[in-house]
Amino acid sequence: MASSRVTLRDIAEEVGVNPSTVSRALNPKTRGMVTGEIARQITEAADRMGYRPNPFAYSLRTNRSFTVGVLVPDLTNPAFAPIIKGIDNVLEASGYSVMVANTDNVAERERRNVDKFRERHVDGLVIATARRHDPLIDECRTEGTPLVLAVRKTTDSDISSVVSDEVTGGETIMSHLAQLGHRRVAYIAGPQELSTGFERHQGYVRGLNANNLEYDAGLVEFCDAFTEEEGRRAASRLLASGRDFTAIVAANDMIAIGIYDELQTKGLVCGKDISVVGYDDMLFSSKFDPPLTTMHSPLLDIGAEAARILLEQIEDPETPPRSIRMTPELILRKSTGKPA
Amino acid sequence: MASSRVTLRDIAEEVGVNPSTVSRALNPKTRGMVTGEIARQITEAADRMGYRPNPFAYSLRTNRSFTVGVLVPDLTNPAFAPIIKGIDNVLEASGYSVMVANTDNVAERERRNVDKFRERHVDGLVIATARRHDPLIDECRTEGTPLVLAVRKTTDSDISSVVSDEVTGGETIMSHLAQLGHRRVAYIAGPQELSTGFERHQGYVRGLNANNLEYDAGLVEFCDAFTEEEGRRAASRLLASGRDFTAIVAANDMIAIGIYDELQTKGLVCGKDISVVGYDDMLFSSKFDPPLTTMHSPLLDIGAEAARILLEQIEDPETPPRSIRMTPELILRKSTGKPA
DNA sequence: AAAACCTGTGCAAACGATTGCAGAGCATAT
DNA sequence: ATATGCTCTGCAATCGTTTGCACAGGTTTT
Repeated sequence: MASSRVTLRDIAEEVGVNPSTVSRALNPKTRGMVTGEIARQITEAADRMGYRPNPFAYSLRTNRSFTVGVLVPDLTNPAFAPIIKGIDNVLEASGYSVMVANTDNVAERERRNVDKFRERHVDGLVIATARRHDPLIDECRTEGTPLVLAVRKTTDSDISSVVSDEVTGGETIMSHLAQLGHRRVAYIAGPQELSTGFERHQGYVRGLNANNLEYDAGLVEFCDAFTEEEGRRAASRLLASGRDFTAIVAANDMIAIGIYDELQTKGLVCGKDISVVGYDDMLFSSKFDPPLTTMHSPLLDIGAEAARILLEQIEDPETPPRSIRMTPELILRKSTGKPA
Repeated sequence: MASSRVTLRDIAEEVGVNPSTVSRALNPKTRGMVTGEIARQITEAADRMGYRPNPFAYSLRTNRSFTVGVLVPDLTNPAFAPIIKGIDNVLEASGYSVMVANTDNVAERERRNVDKFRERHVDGLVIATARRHDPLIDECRTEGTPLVLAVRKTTDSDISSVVSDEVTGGETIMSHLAQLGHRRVAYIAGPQELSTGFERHQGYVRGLNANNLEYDAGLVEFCDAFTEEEGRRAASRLLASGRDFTAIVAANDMIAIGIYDELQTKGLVCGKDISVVGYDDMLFSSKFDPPLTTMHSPLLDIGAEAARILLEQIEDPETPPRSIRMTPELILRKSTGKPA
């Protein structure tokens, strides 16, 4: 508070030039317009006096905020935190600040936060809350703010996104299981309105075909959310159905945990009586009992890539949308084994 | 982009008054200055035209940004994510935006981000990276920006902070162990330059006294960081020392996980051969093998409380600093039992 | 030698709000 | 009737930048 900030005007007076000259000297893009010696004096005075540009004035004039907004369903969900970290890492290096908002999966909160971000004139948005059909995203798109989806995409292919290759991932899981000798493997799917839920399920189906296993509708249960509780309930329904199967693949690790819970209460031992595989390789999935075999999604990289695409888009708004599919990797642990 | 934003001037023209009148009518604090009917027309026009104040102009004039900066060592650490979430929850409700920065525990990155936040004129800071003696914090304090420490505090009592009651927590743990019959319990301490590390260790010592157990320097090992790897190494040293003990208490859950690792490689079974207790009750600590007995820190609430104090401080900078100590709660699980 | 062109600088107008001050209009007090 | 006060509105300055334009001085072209 004490130190009233130094402004362009102060420097101008110090050096004996007009503020506009100072502005030009300090801006790399316009620096060429001013005589070398004068520019030197100006930059020297600027450091000496501890000049820091006022971001509000800058933004007011230019409409650039060097700020980006990030929307996630849940900050504490270990499947999302790494994404933010990845984003923050690359954006910080480019001088941007990251604003986060937690939406708890409620559409109204998503909308409210997007509005807030827009009001604040963020330079771009990365959104990890997208549904496959998402009116909010459509709006953002037409609105013109640079935008990239992370980890989830919409059916509209004209929006940048970075995800992991869910269907191939799903197929690989099935091949692993088939190779172990499993013939009847159940699937607990995630919400189908999310691309992750939808495509992973697709991967399961393709994986069945690829391994000459037949599809049995009775072996798949759907969850309304990627949560432990939903996973537990779905597993319970599956077990209650009386159908036989030797493995369950979960649409993500949270659901897998729910399956663990249910197996345990039913006295089944996971990895022996029944194999379980997850998806994401989230934090601590190697610490569960038993350690979970799962598909590793490179979440940190996904965040970083998303940030890079966003930067491209911000630098040059004419850049066409770009989408990336990262390839996941199967991590073998103790929750899968030969069928009992 | 298409829709050029509507400004105060636009509304003024529409209604046929001066922009300053519009400003007054729209600001709750000054609304009383303008005739009811005119105010009504103005607000009506404002909604109709979809007026959104320009935050840059506002901030430039008033020096308020409705933005706060949050500094954490690691976004993906389950001990910090909930704090941010707590902060975000209350701040969002008050119209603030939250900027986060990940510092990975490197001092230079902390400083850089604090500088960035200051340049951006955040209205306040919540810092979860503070060391007990922290020059950076001292600076912030004299600087005058409202500031509250979360989860860690400095020795300077004149700064607002919200933490959990670490020493009482430590004592409670010891009583639990003593009650089970443990007489020789080892301690793996966190970094002593962090208040959490320091005070939890203090709690251990007091807990020994309170239960008539004697302090044995050979039974305590120190970690340089609250990490799994450090925990494992400390446990390894402890085991190698040849001393006997029936329980180990860890300065936090991450360290406890490291202890788990080491016990396992040594073929010891946790909860039977040796008891282990953690601290924080971070996400999934109930899913480990065995489920971890640990002290629950109300992290979400800590974040929320920190945000509330910060708001107080922002509203009225004269508000004296306020510190809160939340009380933690022991969660009994399977990693503790009667001594072997 | 006049015309044409650079190059570097200053002037002043934005950007969109807030706010001290002045003054218009009207009511009340003297 | 004049003075005094109060309530409401407008004027204009301000916050700290960026940037189009004008222009001075010098260099090159014809």
